[in-house]
Amino acid sequence: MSHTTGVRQAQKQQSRRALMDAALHLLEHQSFSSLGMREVTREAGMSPAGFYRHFRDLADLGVALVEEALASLHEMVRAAFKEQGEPDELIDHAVRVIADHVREHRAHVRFVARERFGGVAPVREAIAAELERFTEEVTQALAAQPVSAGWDRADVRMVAELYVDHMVLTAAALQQADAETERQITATARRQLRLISLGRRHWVSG
Amino acid sequence: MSHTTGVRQAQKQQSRRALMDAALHLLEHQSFSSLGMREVTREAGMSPAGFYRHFRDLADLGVALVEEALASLHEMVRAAFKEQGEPDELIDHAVRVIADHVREHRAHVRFVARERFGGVAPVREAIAAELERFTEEVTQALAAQPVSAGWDRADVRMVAELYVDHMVLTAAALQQADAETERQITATARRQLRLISLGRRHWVSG
DNA sequence: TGTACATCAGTGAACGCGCGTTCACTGATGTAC
DNA sequence: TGTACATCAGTGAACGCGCGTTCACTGATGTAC
Repeated sequence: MSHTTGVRQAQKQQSRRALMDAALHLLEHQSFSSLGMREVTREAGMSPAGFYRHFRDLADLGVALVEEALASLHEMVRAAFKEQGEPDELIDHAVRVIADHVREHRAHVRFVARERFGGVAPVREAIAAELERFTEEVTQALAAQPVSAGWDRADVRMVAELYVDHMVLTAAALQQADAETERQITATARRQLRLISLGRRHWVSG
Repeated sequence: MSHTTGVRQAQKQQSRRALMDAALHLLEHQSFSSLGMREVTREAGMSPAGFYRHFRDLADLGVALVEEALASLHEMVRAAFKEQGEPDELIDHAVRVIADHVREHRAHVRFVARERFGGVAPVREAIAAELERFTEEVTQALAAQPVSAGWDRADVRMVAELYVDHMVLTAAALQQADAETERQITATARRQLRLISLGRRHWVSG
């Protein structure tokens, strides 16, 4: 390991990270469209001009943030669905996964919640595209469950959308909650998922 | 009617409207936190300094927009719930009311959807407070329905939250949809509401 | 009805400031021999 | 291993520009008599 090449590349990568982290940190108290690039470079401890070595403009950085944030959310969705067992256990597990995820990736969750319908088109569209990919994945996971036997694909997809929307909204609510509010939100989310689960069991598809 | 007093007051009111309309129009393509007050006065055909005759700052105007937007949403929620009849008819009616509302108040709906988790605290909090009032109202409407007989209040409230969130999310999706997408969204929304309705009928409260 | 004064919505000019972007540069890292 | 040149991430100064806010003002509307 004496022949250390790629030092320059590693340093560049580190600066890029610093810019993205600076933006995430600033986005705690403002939305993406009001972010300034001098503001971001200042927070990252870099000169304004340096920004252009990493991103064409702020929207470009925003899209990079979306990809990162939704990769971690993706992981969460997989974790929430992978368990097997009784419906109520699955639900408890899924809600716990969501709450843990929000605690560990608060900035990412806030960013996605805030910009999903936000004012910057490239960012909004990147989020929509990623959520669409999720919904397809959840649709396939649901289709494989016994309760979906004999269902129209459109009906399975409809349930998947309900679940994904519910997850994102629950995560968005948790993101700005204190400990006591978190308890209330997760308790409500569990009951809502049980009600939806009941609806699935009595649904007649077609 | 020859003695027309209050002309000055009426003109001031008109200017205030012009500022709010200008802001709503600009918010079609950006989010509130990136709005400038010179931008708003320019759009309204007023000099920058004139703004201060009507609002302390932009956040103040934002809160006024929230009150206006949610007053009309409030009206929508009432209309969506006032019908009586078979569940499926109720659902078809409610979805039609939402779609009509979005068509007639697109700018208001977009504003609420965008700023619900947006970056301007006073606006976000004003929206949260209004949605909380809705949810209480819907809770009472649901509690009065036969299907809720014997339910815990917390369970009724949980369903109310599910409905309000679903409504707002459906409205948000419709707000940025073309005619064909609108058809798909309303079709999906109807099915989702039927599934939730099924869940309610089989719920055992307590 | 007419007159003289008060109010106040909206103006236009001025201010200091931070913005995004460009440019020639510096110096550490990488490469060829 | 050592040397000479190439690359390129990050710098610092400069630019023109639009921002939010202030101020003394103008003139239409309102009020008192």
